[in-house]
Amino acid sequence: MSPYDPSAYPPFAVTVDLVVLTVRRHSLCALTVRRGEPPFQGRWALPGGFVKADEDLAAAAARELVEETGLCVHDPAAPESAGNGAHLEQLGTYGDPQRDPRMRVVSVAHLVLAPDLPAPRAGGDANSARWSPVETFLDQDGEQGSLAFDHAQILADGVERARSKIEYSSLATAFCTPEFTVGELRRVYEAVWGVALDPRNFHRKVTGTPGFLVPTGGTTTRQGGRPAQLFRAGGATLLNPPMLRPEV
Amino acid sequence: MSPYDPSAYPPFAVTVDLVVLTVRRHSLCALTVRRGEPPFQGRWALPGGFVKADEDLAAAAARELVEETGLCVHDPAAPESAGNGAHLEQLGTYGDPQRDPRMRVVSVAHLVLAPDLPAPRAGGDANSARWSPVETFLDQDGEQGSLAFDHAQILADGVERARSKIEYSSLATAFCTPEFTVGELRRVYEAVWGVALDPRNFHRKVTGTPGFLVPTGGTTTRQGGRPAQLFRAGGATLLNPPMLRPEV
DNA sequence: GGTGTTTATCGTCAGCCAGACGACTATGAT
DNA sequence: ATCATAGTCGTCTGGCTGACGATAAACACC
Repeated sequence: MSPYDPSAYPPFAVTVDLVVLTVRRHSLCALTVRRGEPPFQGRWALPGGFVKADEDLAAAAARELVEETGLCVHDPAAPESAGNGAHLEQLGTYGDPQRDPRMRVVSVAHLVLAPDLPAPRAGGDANSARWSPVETFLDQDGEQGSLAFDHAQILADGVERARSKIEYSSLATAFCTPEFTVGELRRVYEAVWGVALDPRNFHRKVTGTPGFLVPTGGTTTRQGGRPAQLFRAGGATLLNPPMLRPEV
Repeated sequence: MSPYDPSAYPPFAVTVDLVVLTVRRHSLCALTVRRGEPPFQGRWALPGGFVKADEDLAAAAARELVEETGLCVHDPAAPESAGNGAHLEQLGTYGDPQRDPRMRVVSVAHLVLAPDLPAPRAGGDANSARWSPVETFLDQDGEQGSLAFDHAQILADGVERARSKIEYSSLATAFCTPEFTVGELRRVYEAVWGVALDPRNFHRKVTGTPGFLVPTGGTTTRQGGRPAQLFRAGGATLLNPPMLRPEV
């Protein structure tokens, strides 16, 4: 590492951006906020903000999440909170010199997976934050409706991360309420992958994987039909063998 | 995103650090450089340096790689160079406020996978850069021989990324010369995972996966024994089903 | 020229697992 | 009572993996 020469290496602004995903009404949705000021004023963007001088990156992401959505992050160091709060992980860092027209900004994107929640709040302005199906931002090549900055790319990367990660980890349970049924978990996979899964094979797979699901003893009929067993997420985090995403 | 208030959000220095991995003499090795100045003067560290004012993150990583090792990066936009040059991808970003005692530094770590090469050069001082087996830095809990800053953690994350990525991608070929045999590829897997693999099952798996290997028609006896067919990396990047890492 | 060593490659067999799908169960709606 | 809905248990088959035997083609050595 070379000596620090401020004239040769001007300082950068560092931000965190959040890809907050949830499953609502059978579809994978992302949280976006409407920008109140230039650049991209009035356009939708990912929530995010500047990292404070003495703040860790993950802490900054967690703080922005609370500020913009009221969501709590699940702390891995506090296992008693398992099932409550959202999953947060670092996604990647975006530092194209032109990505922000105002100045050189390096943004550390984070991925948040949350269960379905009541409408988000954003600084009291309910109209400035909303959930939208991810296809809204992924499908179109045109400018219409696309996100500010390079946020469409960040969102696409976050969605792909989520899609691949539920294959080989138990992370899909982060989209569920603390207690959930096999069917609810299956609908999570179906929404995230955008495919239909065989209920019988799915049931066999998830109940047969040790440590994935822990029965709570209760049952529910909230989905209609025959009552279903309730489960909690088990301790296993890695699925081996993985859940296979069906071929296209 | 909030307005930029320089007093509330002091600027950060942004660096890139490189986890450069190769396979030499049956073991997974990482490139380290000896620090010539404080802090951690005389200690080994990952190669890296400051990102320039108008430089993309990946470009900064590629530049540092050339400067410190002479290695060329394989450009995905130039497929004719396939097989030559190293693979580079972003690994993760490390921004603990205390990670550098001098100032607030956010480091974007990158992972580089390279074929075995002649001894590295580092600014003309051959003694200040070297390959060491990754266990040198991963095994010990004590201070003795450990890397500067949080580089031991970054290296550990890079090694884990490499270990998991060769499971489901054809990235192991990045450790090989442009033309290689099935046995050479198997020894890459064995070195990266630190396990022994059955040569017959491995051969069946890699030659049976469409797009993984393309025979060049030539053969070689450079490993001794019966001549082996030479292959080039095929177009496939994702292996489905993956190579399974043996259980412990 | 044999003989042993090394590495590559082909085959066989059993077990596990996933996809396809039939059958039955337990609830609420009509 | 009947139907629709959703959950759960089984069966069968094909593909893939791990274990391992057998053969092939080079080299080293005597």
